[in-house]
Amino acid sequence: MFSKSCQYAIRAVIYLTAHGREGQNTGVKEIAEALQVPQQFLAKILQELVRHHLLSSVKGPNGGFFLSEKNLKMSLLEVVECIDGKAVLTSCVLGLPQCSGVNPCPLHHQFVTCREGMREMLVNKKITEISADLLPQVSRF
Amino acid sequence: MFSKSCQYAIRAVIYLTAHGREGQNTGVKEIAEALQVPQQFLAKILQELVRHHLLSSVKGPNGGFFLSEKNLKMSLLEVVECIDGKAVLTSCVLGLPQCSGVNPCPLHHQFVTCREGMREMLVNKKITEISADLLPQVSRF
DNA sequence: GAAGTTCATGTTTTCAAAATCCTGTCAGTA
DNA sequence: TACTGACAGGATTTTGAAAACATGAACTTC
Ligand code: FES
Ligand code: FES
Repeated sequence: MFSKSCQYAIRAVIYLTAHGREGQNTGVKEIAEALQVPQQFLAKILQELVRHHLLSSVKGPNGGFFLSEKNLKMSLLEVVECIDGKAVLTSCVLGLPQCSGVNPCPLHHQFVTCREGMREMLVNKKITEISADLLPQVSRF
Repeated sequence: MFSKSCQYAIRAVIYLTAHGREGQNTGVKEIAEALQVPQQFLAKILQELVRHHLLSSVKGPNGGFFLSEKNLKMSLLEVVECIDGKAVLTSCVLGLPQCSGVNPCPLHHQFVTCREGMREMLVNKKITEISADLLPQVSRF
């Protein structure tokens, strides 16, 4: 469904909503260890999110990543589309070059229902809401 | 979502339900050309389906692949699970090692709904029913 | 302002999926 | 039997995601 990069990105963001202390930055090292994910690889992904203004960072000692007020308003959908591209939620389940109702593949009509449900989930799960859920699970392994 | 191998497999099976002439076998060449898919690679995939008795074949001149009465009763889910493994429809959307309600990730509850919808689709779409749909689209490219 | 910490970025390596190559096997035909 | 057409299957190459490596740039503290 989602690429590994994307899964790492989502888990990292969720981790930050749950464990990001107020006014205190969280380093890649801590996140990577908590999520049991390759640190250098995760760093690349977080940088991508920062470039797209979905995440904030500060350099230097006591630096790290954090979610600004603005960041907290974003949905997971934006994270997914940033890492995996918009196509993940618009492309044909059978890999056909175009996906639309005008020239649908045999599975199209039923598949779009699933896909929209997925989009729904990613949009409704505002980053800020997630911490309300049972959250230690992102770092489960 | 599904691997390329799996997409090819589904499209090939759908193609056979639509274009498989009665009592006449269809060669890999024809299928591969219709689907615009690498022939040798598709051959491998079809062989895998034959090994799992989801598809039938005969060797020699005028040989090829076809769907037996028994094959026609199978669902696309069996095709998917044969190629991509059962895990595709049971694994965690965030890539966590286990997926179940007892220790769910933050997206679990909403995700299982989508996933079950997907399974539903693959089970209900009996191979024999599909040809009723608008079918030339599998070979669109 | 020197040293150390942490994010940023470009390059390289690893690995598995995707694709190709090549030979074997079986069945039909003459 | 010999020949040909098609599937079967092992071995190899290609490709791209995933991961690791190495270096640079910004910031803090002393
Ligand atoms: S055309 Fe295949 S899912 Fe839309
Ligand atoms: S635990 Fe993540 S989807 Fe079930």
